[in-house]
Amino acid sequence: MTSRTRGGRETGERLTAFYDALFESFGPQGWWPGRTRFEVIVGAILTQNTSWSNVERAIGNLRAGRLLNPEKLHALDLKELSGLIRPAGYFNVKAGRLKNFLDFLFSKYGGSISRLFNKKGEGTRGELLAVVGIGPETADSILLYAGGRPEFVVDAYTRRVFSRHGLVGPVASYDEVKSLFMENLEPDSKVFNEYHALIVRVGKHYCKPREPMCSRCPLEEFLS
DNA sequence: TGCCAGGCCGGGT
DNA sequence: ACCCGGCATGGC
Repeated sequence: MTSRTRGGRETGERLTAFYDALFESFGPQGWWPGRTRFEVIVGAILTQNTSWSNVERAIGNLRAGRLLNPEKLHALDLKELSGLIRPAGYFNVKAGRLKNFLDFLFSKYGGSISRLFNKKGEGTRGELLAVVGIGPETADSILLYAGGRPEFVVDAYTRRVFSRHGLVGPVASYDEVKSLFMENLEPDSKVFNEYHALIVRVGKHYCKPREPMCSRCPLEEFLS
């Protein structure tokens, strides 16, 4: 198999070694936990600054109402939508954000997720970012996990884990952190998928906000 | 009990 | 170009 690294050899090999150690410890994570691409997109918006267990309840409400498709959700009353997604928190804000995405999907792609992702080129990310309520992490999550595009997803865990290992600064911007991966790994959506999920996994269990360093963490051997 | 969770927006400096 | 308050539920 070909190397997963590119660009600067040092950094690329280090990132690959991290990935291998994490995969060795935890195995494949099976992300994203959604039955359809549309459900993945809904989940990506609902999980903003929110634990996944809360999102599952909200998704469950939508599924119980057979509303987990673009047509039904687009037609749904805003107040009813916010009531159904209440368990996900920020429900008024997120109901509006879901509506914003659906308005965009119907006005530009006739409500078709396939058409959204079939259009090739770089334009899709910019279009998603233009939707009010979709920022860089949500856009990249949608592109990677719903669209299969090789966009590396950066989140709070990514920052914490990799700044503790000195690979990024503690206050680096989203695009700076993303570049670390995009410029040093081959663009492989399968690897990006697992890598992000593994970062979340190790971050949850071994890299907590207050505790200065991880102990018994699979990445402990890489600390200097 | 307080802190954290798979962020983002809008207004202010 | 940053900085900050607001948004809100559920788990530990």
